[in-house]
Amino acid sequence: MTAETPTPSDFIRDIVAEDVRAGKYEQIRTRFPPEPNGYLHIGHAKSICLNFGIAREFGGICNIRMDDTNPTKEEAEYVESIMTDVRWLIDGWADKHVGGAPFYASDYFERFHECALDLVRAGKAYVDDMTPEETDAYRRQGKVSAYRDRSVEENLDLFARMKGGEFSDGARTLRAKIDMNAANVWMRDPVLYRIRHALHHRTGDKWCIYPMYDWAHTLSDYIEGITHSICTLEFEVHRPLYDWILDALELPEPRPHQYEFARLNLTYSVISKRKLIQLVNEKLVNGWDDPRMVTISGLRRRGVTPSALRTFAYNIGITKYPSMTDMALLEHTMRDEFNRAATRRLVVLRPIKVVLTNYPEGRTEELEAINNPENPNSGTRKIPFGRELYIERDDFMETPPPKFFRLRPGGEVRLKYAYIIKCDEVVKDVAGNVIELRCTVDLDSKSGGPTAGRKVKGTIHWVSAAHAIDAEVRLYDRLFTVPEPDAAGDFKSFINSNSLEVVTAKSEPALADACPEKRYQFERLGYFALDPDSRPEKQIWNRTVTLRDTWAKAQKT
RNA sequence: UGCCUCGUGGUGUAACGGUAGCACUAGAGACUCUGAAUCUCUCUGUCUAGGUUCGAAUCCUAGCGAGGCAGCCA
Repeated sequence: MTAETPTPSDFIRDIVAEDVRAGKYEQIRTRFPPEPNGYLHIGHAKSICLNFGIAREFGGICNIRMDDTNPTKEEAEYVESIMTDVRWLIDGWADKHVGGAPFYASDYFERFHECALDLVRAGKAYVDDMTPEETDAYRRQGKVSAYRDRSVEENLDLFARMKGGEFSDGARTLRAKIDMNAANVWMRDPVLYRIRHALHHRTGDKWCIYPMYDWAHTLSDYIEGITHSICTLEFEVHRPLYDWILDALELPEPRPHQYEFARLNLTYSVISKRKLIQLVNEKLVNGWDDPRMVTISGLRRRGVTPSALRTFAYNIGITKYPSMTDMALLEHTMRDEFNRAATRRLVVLRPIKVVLTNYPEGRTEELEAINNPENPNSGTRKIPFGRELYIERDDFMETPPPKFFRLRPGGEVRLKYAYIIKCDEVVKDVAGNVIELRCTVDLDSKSGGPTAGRKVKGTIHWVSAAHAIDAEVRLYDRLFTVPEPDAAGDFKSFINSNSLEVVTAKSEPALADACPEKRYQFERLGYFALDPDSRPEKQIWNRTVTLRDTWAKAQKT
């Protein structure tokens, strides 16, 4: 579970490497700047792995910074969840490269304000009295505001009164004086400050003017000595403004530079805070950490490991092409890691009883089973065997299709680590449901024994009825029924109503001392992890991912 | 509509003017006391048209297509 990925290579790392080679900066410094207005998702994980990965690979540091410049949307609750998720993802990997306690854009409000005053004094910003609607319309038309040419003194006075709380929300703004005819609309005198009489989660009521993203973000990067400010594609058109701000304030080198990469898209899921929050608020899932969610907390609860997520981030790469990654790649990444690391156990999800008619009543055997065939050091364990067993309902068919290797009337199958059995009789209830199979066991076929050589085509898992432990198992499937739920129409109409199935399973006794840190393979079924709500007296398991199942796949077609 | 960016198999990526490679997926087979894993093999690709060059996925031009931006959100 700790196998690390090789060093990635992509166009951003190429730039960083070149800057390092050229000695452009003393130390590489990146940052991860979430807005605390929601939970982190797998797209953020991509960004975290990029920014912390670069810090790690180039001997630099990466700052965690809450981009908290909009008090009406942000909450302290989110800060906490963000920190939990980031630490979980980077601990033991890049935690040595964290630039200290989390930073907050709001800690720089004073400095942002001073810079704004500098800008006004330099004649590069002005207070505008237009309404939001007017500002909008003028910007579209490239029309100059009537307030654009106010004197520095008047601007200083009005800006001070904005800060002093004299005006209502939206009454005035501070705007950069750039170029109302610029082809890039973000250069058409963008708003730097707006009035918001709102309580901020950290600064309280100290401020009633709040900086806009471009102003705050650029200056935060500069203040923190960020060298490479890496963001997603939608900020590409903001880059000229980013550079303009640094120029306009005549800030000395070294300056940060912005680079953009494509955000992650994943099939059968939605990755946007807006949509994730809808799923939570409309109770279409059970909270932010619902294991079907692609939030980091959801993935964690489902049983995905930080290293698997990092490997996934490595596998998808970094480009500027807005691609659609196949969920199958995430699943493959998990299977690949868990196959090597997971402890094997026998668990029957949907039990059907088997009685071995020729096996002595009251007799119990201890059979030896391998804990992990991929890892010889993991040793063996004992599994109890008796006259009454449970097998998987799917492993018996009364009238099976061709090439069905499991149990059928009159047919034989091997019980893993035990004996070959033959199905003699099918017992049904009045409704015609199969409730019990009466079988005979070939006592010469005991696994590991001298006469175990006889081959049958199928091997199935089982547990001893007398020793089985009941456990709740939550079986998850993809949350959406279509590969691109937000391609057309309402994504919520594509929710998979069968994305969660809860069963009471029968598990072998050795699973009783399972621990939450470990991953388990329930043989022939999938990889499972203990849910945080699990208790020793009643285990709750989450299926992280199924095993590949070519048989099931073949049956569908 | 304007501006910006991006186009390599079904998907995700590599090739930095010199043999289009890797991974996932799909299919076929071998092996198998997990229909898993492992191991073979196979299918499928440089958006189009010009140009530069001994040689172009790569450089240039045009076209086509896709995405992003046009909040007092980030």
